[in-house]
Amino acid sequence: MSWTEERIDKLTRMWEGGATASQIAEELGGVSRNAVIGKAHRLGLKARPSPVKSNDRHEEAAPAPVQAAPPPRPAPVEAPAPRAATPAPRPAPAAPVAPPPAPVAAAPAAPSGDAPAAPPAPRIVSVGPGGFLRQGPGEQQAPIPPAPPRRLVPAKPSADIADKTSLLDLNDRICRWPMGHPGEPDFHFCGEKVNPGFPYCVEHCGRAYQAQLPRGHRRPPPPLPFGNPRVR
DNA sequence: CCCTGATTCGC
DNA sequence: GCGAATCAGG
Repeated sequence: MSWTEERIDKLTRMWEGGATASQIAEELGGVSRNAVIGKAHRLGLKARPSPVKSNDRHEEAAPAPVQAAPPPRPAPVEAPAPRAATPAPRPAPAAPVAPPPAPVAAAPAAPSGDAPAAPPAPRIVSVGPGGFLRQGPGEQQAPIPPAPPRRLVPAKPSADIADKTSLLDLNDRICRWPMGHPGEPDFHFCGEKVNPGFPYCVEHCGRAYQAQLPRGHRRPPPPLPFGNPRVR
């Protein structure tokens, strides 16, 4: 797999949206999590809360906040800890961790007046199939107020099938040959009086039960009860 | 163990 | 430029 324009774009959006490297890799397909991370860094879009970050590992220990000449790293002399019994307290980490708190979509406030508030970047919580970005509860649209109470009326079947035989009308005395397709508004059953001993009327029994004719004398098969396979 | 991101380094 | 291997924290 190569990093095409679209794939890079998707990677960027998802990465900035907060999706994990694994999610991105899975979504893109054909690449590993490492590949995603490596590409993201190569693209320059890193800086995300990392479980391993905030620890000055092999990072040149953050020198003095000012520039000037960063003094060569002093030899990490292990304190000779005279006290044998007392565990020496670890020196406090030089650099306190991340500064800015997450600007959760707080109060948009400031209706108007001065500066048009910059649209706060939506905090994406997860990424769905196709790369669309799901948003967190904070960004969700306000719930739609419930409709005013109404008097409930019994559902009335549409006029089309009002006089048709519905599923509920079936019993062992009426023909249950289906007419139309299930799920369609006018789907119903034959409703004729049944051929005694059979679930269908005489006419539909003739369709349902056909004598096996010798080869070469068979009639073309009748249409299937539900019609031909439907095209979707 | 699983997950995560960061980094390294041979290709 | 790429990504597997590796590291390291949660």
